[in-house]
Amino acid sequence: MDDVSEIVTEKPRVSRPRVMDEVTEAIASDIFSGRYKPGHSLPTENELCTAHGVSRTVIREALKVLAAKGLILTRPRIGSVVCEEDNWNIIDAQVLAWHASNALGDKLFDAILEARRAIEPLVAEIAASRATMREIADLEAACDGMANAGEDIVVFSRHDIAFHQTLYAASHNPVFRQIGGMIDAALTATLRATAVISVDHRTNAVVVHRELLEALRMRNQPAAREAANRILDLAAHDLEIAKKNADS
Amino acid sequence: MDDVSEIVTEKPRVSRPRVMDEVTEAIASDIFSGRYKPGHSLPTENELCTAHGVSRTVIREALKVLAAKGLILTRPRIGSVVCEEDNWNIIDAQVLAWHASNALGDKLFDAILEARRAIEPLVAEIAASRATMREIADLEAACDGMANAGEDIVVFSRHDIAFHQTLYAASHNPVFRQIGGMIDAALTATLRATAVISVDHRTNAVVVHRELLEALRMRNQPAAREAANRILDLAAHDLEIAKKNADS
DNA sequence: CTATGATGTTTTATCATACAAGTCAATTGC
DNA sequence: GCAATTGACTTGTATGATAAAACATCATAG
Repeated sequence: MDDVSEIVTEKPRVSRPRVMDEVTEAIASDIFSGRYKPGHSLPTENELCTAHGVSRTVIREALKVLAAKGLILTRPRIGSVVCEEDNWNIIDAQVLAWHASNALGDKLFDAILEARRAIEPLVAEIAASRATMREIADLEAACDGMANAGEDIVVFSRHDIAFHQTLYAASHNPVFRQIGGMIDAALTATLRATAVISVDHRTNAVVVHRELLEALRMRNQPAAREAANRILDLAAHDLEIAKKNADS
Repeated sequence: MDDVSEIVTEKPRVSRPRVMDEVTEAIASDIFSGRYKPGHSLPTENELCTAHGVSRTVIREALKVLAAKGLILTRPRIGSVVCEEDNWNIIDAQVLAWHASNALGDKLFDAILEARRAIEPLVAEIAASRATMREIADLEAACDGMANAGEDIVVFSRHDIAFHQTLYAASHNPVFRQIGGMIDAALTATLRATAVISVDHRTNAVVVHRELLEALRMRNQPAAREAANRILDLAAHDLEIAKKNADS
């Protein structure tokens, strides 16, 4: 029969990280950290090669990605200059993740929260008239997941994020959906920083999420808007906690 | 006094278009046109090389850009598969321009208009409390430019777009500013399709834009919101005209 | 001395080739 | 029949070379 002793070849679900992606993130990190400031030039491609110990092929493809996301602008003989922050593609989950991991995102998170205050109630209102049964079921599953997460903050966050993702998708508007994707990335970063949220706070969160869910189910647009506003009140509170934690 | 020339070409040089950019747009166009559908694979890199008559370096960098914008996903041995439309980075001026040039954007423009209806009044409200003197002056210049454009629809559009760009920037929120950039790209495409707008319609547009400008100057937030809504009513009308023109 | 234009230099843009690594499909051995 | 091995194909990375772009320099004419 079979001897299990040698069956250890786990399928590498995730293959070895691509060199090019690591280099891209490294250079992006150097930009967000302020090592390379807007208006200034990056080192030449050859210098970046030796600095990161990779071939020029990798460096060039990494720079192309950064250029595609509006972080740099490269021209012959000039090199790659860092763009002004206004041109950065911050509504991009990857860019936001890079940005957030460099922990200079306080102002950015405030801006995102302000944008959410403007957009999310309207998204909820629209979703109340367009959400499919399937989407409502997904939202309910997310609420249940939040309620049953217990002490596991990671599970709680995952369902919280899934809730918002589904909510934005339920607007059936690709623009809102994409903005929702960015919100997700921001929430992920925020909640990672938050780490600890009091239990009663989380139960409150579940309550208001369920209120929004019920409003969608009843196709009650004003109620959906109100519930979204209450969720944002809690989110603002979370952000304050995250900031205080980051300070200490 | 550096207004030396009457012609203000933003492009510093007319350097020969980069091969890689052309290939990127060509492949993107093939995706938007439906030649390569979501879920299906692109040809192999070598096939793309011969198809476009360029080296594999160019193809690879083009694919990296498309991947960075969420259009494709490439894996070893598998090749590049077109992502679902949900993953496309439509809040990206370049992507939107590619998309619009393929003229299958009716639904997309509707979605963008809906998003504007949700966002723009709030942006105007926020801008009313934060706009700097400089920004207000820029808005006034844009209004003047619209009023003095006469029959030149191109000049009119440019100032119209500049107005909205400045408005979103005046919110001093990077998220709104970026959304504004996408709105600009959408407006550019819409107005290009519109081609002809009646004169009295344009004078109406100038009037409502000036109303918004005055509201910002007076720091009157409710008035700014109202004026933004009126601008959007006109924009909706423009979009209808553009659609009818496209049909015929 | 200044303006102009030729020339040079540095850096990116593109090409060509080679090899390594990942992944699916067929094949083989039991 | 089934699992492991092998093979073939495609992308990932490396290397070197040439072309083209844009700034720097300097010589020269006025």
